[in-house]
Amino acid sequence: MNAGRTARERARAELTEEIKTAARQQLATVGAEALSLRAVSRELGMVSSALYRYFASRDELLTALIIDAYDALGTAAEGAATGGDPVDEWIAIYAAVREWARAHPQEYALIYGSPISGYQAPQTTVQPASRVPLLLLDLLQRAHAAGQLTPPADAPAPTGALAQQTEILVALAPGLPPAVLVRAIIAWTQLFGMISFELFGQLVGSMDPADEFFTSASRQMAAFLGLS
Amino acid sequence: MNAGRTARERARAELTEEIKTAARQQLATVGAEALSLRAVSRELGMVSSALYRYFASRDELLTALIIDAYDALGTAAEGAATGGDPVDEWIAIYAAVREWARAHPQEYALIYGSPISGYQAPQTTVQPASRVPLLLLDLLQRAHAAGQLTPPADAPAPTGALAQQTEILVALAPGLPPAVLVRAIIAWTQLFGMISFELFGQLVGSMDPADEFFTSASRQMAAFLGLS
DNA sequence: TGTACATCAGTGAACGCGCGTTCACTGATGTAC
DNA sequence: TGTACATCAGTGAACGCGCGTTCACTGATGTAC
Repeated sequence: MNAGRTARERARAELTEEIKTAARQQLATVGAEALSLRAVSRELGMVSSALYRYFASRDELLTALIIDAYDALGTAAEGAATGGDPVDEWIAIYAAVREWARAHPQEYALIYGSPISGYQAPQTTVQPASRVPLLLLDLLQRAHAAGQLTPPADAPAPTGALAQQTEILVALAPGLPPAVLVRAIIAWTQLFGMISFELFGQLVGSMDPADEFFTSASRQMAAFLGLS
Repeated sequence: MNAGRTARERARAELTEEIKTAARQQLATVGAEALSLRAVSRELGMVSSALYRYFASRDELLTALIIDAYDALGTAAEGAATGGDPVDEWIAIYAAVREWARAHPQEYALIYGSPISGYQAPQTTVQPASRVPLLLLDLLQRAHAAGQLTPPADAPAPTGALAQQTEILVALAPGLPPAVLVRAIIAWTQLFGMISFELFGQLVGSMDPADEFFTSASRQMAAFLGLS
């Protein structure tokens, strides 16, 4: 396992993880904006300047946390993709995404909440960020191939600029009808809008607690896409 | 207009507005978390302690900004409610909400983005926050009364806890079928999910620019609700 | 296997900033007689 | 209309904090011969 790694390398890898863990705890109590290198170093019993041996700047630490969050969410969602009945699988993925978000609200806010002022996410976050949408596209594609996705009759085929944008998605999920791909993006925005509303308190007074609403919405979105 | 108001009262009202305007500018460049009373006071050429004659604390200033933001959005949305064809009106409201959000991204983030750490929104924000959802419900109710809302056959009637929660909404919009009310909340979360994704950069690489996608989504959501 | 040198982790002090909030105060505005 | 007193806006100093980042340094770990 650790073959070929010197003690120094192992220590470095471990401490990098410890720093991220402490930072995640910080995040959970104080939010991304207020995340402070000095507080993290205090938590670890180090001097603040020592962190600079591991992360070149606060922004770099944030980037690492963002990538980890996308990856954790991606892993959770992929774990729910059972490959069974497409509708059940669709609902299970929704539930897994929601569960992860509820368990890690500040990490969710880090990736799907307001942008952090002064911070620009680098290209390296793009691939981890795409895991959930790609997973959903993959499910749709498999269902379509298995004859378990019938594009609803009232789903309008995109035209003009929208049709062009949809082409990009067709490349990612060949075979899927453009009308379904547009609906997939609608469903995707609905999923995260619903989770954000739940976590950020907008559903208080109507659909909070959101369990049953969430399940109903996932099922209706599956139907909206033509899954059966 | 200013009858009965002393010079002091007028000056007070004006300065309160000036403080909020300066704070909104701050907000636009630096975000809600980093909004600082001292920076606002500097902008106005006052000493920082002077602001405490107008707002008891930073949180109170934030609350004022939040209420103003909800009200500005509410006014923008209500201005788009023409009372004409329900589908057109639905799409126009969506467009007005989006336009306001794009024109005031940081104010949008203030009310629909990540919660501000250490800040708890007071009850006074609830009523302004409800203007857009109430406007949408009102539209649906009017359309229903005019026979221009036909609940889609595949819209499932809510059961169990969801049915109970829907009862609260029936009280706000009597006559609307429960199945439509659940779909209304789905559409509402979709709308704000879509706007957040656009503003926060999640659509980059697929549906950005989002104009055509947005229009298609509003239209499809109108159909989803049974508007015609 | 042992020694000399290079690499690297962590220290502690410092730079140059920022913040919210309190408090005693001055001087202008408003009010009651 | 004029004066005495009360109210209030704004000042400036202070309290007690916080932050990210740099830099010269010590001492431990790793590497080449």
